[in-house]
Amino acid sequence: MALEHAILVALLEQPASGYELARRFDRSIGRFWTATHQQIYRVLKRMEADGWVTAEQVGQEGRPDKRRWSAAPPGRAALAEWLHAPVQPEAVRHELAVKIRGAAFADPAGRAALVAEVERYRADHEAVLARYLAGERRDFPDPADPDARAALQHVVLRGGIAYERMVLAWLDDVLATLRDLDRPTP
Amino acid sequence: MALEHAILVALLEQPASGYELARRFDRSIGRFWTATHQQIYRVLKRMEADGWVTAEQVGQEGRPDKRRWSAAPPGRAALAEWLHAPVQPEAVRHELAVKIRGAAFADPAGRAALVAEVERYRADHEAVLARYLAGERRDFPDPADPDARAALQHVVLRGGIAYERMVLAWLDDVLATLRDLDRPTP
DNA sequence: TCCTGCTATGCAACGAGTTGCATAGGCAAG
DNA sequence: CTTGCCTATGCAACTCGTTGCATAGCAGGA
Repeated sequence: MALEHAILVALLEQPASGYELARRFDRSIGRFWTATHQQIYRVLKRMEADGWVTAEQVGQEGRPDKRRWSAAPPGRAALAEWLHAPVQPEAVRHELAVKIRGAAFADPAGRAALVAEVERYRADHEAVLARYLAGERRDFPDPADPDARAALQHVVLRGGIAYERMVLAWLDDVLATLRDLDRPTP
Repeated sequence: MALEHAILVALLEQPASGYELARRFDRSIGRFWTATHQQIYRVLKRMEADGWVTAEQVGQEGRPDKRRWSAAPPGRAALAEWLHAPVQPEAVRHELAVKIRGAAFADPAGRAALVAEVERYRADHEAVLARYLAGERRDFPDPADPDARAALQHVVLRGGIAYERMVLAWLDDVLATLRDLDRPTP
């Protein structure tokens, strides 16, 4: 289970409350590791019991108190150990690929609905790519990144950009293939 | 949950026993939808109760009997309905990306271990790509696919090929970045 | 001969992850 | 002024998915 480790990395990059972590997982981190606030609160509690993280109470005016979490030395040690462990092959769950193969057993109306859905899905990915590119211009304007942290965050972001570009090109291929199926043969 | 639908597509493409399904999920289908045999048996039972699939007992010489499952009309109807539903955004869980960002908080020895791990991971993906390309040459030698089913299977496979190529290029980028961190500055 | 591995199905227990709900004050729009 | 949204944390119940184990006959290698 790597949610613990994803949280450790996030807290080392910047201490945060559970709520803030959840929002960061919705934004940048969430692009390669998703988690709901429920999971994050539960795991933080377990990590606190294990001494991996420590909390500091922060009072705020006009809103509820929060607990700012930081990675503790045992957490850093656990992270270092985990970095040595083999990477598990990703468990792929690509719903769209299943639907595309399923379209072979649908009628033209069903395939038309799938085309519309793929177009919507494509627009989503186009928006994600635009967001990545804007983030890259904002956070990494200099091609030579100043420190290790920036260089590594940047290479992960480049991976996201490459992924989105690949998806967009593939979706064009998918749309052309789906449209060809119901085109009257000349 | 789309495991039901993935099984329906697999059974429409070719009726099979639970065991055979599990192996197909390990091979071709498993590249975009993973499932263990436990899950498959359990879900098949539920689908049978819902009337989505029917089983036919097949006796075999010298080995245990098996139950050959086929998609029933209610299953086909459920699949058609599902094709109209919006595609859920994929829940990404990319362990390697977490490790790469975590490498910012590791010492040079830890980063060296990660480099070795990335190289192993890269070799895995190179093997997957080779398997995809071999499968493409074997199953889709003709650029114009004969029927809808072949055309759609082919476009999904092309997606897998594009994904693996993108991953390999990105891993080269990752390796160069990681190696740069601990290179003595000139 | 024994050990390993393959086909074939399944139970039981556990851990991971989701969904719904609750609290509670503040802020902004209609 | 009321409805909805944002910050902030958390419980409870549920489903999904994994792991370990069991059965059982047969085939092949050490």
